[in-house]
Amino acid sequence: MATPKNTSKDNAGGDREDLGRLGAFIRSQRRLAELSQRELAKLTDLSDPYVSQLERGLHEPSVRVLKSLARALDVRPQTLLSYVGLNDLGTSDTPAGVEEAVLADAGLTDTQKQALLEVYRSFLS
Amino acid sequence: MATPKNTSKDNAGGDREDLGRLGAFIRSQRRLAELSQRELAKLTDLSDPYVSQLERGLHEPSVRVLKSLARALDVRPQTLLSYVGLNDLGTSDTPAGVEEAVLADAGLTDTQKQALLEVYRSFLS
DNA sequence: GTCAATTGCGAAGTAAAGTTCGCATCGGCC
DNA sequence: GGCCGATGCGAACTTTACTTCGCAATTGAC
Repeated sequence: MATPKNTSKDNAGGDREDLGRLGAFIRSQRRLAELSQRELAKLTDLSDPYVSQLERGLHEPSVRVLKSLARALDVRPQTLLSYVGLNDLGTSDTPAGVEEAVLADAGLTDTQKQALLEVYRSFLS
Repeated sequence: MATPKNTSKDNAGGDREDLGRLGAFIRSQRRLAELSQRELAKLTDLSDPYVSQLERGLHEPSVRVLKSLARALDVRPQTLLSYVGLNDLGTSDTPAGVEEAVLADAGLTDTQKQALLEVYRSFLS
């Protein structure tokens, strides 16, 4: 930590202990699917030593990797994300179903989504 | 993009185009909050050149960074994740819909809601 | 027994995420 | 004019994610 700015604790960052739990979960799910590390690596387009390292909690995988793992292990991406600490965090009072609803709408093109959101945000300000 | 624009290709990996969208979103949200890059950097415990790079879509941020950004910009983490492509898989419980979300939004006046929905419906046709 | 194939992991490397420092430009203020 | 602080970004660096290669310990076939 290059910033000794801890005037308050504010542990918003990822916790190292979470990585261990994520790794344990990945390992158990892999075994449940009767896969070897190499097989899972091939499914997820990763290297097998990296799968090994992930299972032992040595790294915090990127969202790209998490997504790929979720698909291969047949769990929801949210489940993996929760281990990295992204499903709590109350988000104060932004009710904002609008943002997500717009983004999730399959009937809109990306440009249209962007335009809609821009209007929406301008209203909020 | 979080949209099922998937014609044929398996879009499991990260898409570089998404990064541009994410960056644009971060930038617009930051400006909406009347923050400079340096201020946002301080809020998120990041460096300001990195914020700059993110806004221009040069990097795919880690979940730790996404989480921190979501908190500082007062948006839901899911919203940012959707830009990186992590909400269109699994999760069949897609949220209610744009119409309901707009109507339920407490930050909008009735006239604004009406205007938004008009734009939305025009896009659909 | 030995051989081949498979499993999990350590070590050293490459690529990408993230930082520190500094430059150039845009205001305001005198 | 010149000076100041603030803003956004480029370049070089450190740190971390991720790969390539290889080794030791199984397992099973012969």
